[in-house]
Amino acid sequence: MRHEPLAAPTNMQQLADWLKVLAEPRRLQILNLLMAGVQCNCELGDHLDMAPNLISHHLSVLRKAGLVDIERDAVDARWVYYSLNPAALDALNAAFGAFFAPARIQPRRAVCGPQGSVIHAATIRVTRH
Amino acid sequence: MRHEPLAAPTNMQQLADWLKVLAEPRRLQILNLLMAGVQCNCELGDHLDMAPNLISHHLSVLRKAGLVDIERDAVDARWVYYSLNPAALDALNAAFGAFFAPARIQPRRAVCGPQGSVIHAATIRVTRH
DNA sequence: GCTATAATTCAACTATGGTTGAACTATCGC
DNA sequence: GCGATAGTTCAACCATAGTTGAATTATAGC
Repeated sequence: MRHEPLAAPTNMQQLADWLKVLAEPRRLQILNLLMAGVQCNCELGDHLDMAPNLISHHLSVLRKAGLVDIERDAVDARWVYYSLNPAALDALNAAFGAFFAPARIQPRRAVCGPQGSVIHAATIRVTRH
Repeated sequence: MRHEPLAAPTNMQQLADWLKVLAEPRRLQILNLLMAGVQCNCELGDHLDMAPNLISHHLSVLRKAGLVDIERDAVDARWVYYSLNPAALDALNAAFGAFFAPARIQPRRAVCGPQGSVIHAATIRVTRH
């Protein structure tokens, strides 16, 4: 059986990586707080009732994914402020929208199934088994 | 420190559940094929080089998440056709777009940090590095 | 120098969940 | 009935990754 490769969004792998980063409730909560303007480790921990090292870990994951930027306080360098990367957020929205766009849904390709099945000849598209 | 609870999208939990389902490369590939019109277990396995029981498992996860519908062949009930649930896909896009909308990003709330720090009322900005 | 603070890093533990192969169910053709 | 086919379910294995607490780094204040 030979099937030509079906087209996939070029950034599908990156989307998968992003989704893996986002598919974590606490990271979603952190992102939610970052969007609301909360930006230091201590206050994130205060809101989410999490140990600072856990916050640090999840922020590190988000930062490696390029979604979050880091900045130290100019007056007291012990404080670290995290912020969303707007460009990455745009890219994320674009990748997600491109992949899950309803317009991408195509009618069934009757490759499998018995002869003379539910699918009529008029709706069949290319390829043989 | 007292912090009033920050508003979160009402469907945040459902979004988290969906993301957990989507954050799996093989499931993304399956969804990609379903969008392209491939809809039976055997051909999915052919494209992805996966055992049918694995396909079955991942399709089950997608189905429990409401993203995929199931239908048996009218002529030969042994064949099963999977299809995307357009309504669920719309809801997914809506939930994702609502959460990650760039418009939701707010400037930093200077709750933490030293007194008289970098953040002044007049110089608040969306911090970038 | 010393102590306190903000945050990170590290190693160990743990749990969720993907993978595997076999057994099983259901249907079709004979 | 029988055997073949499409797909599912099951139990076991295993790897990834979140969690935990302690140690560590870096900075500020004295």
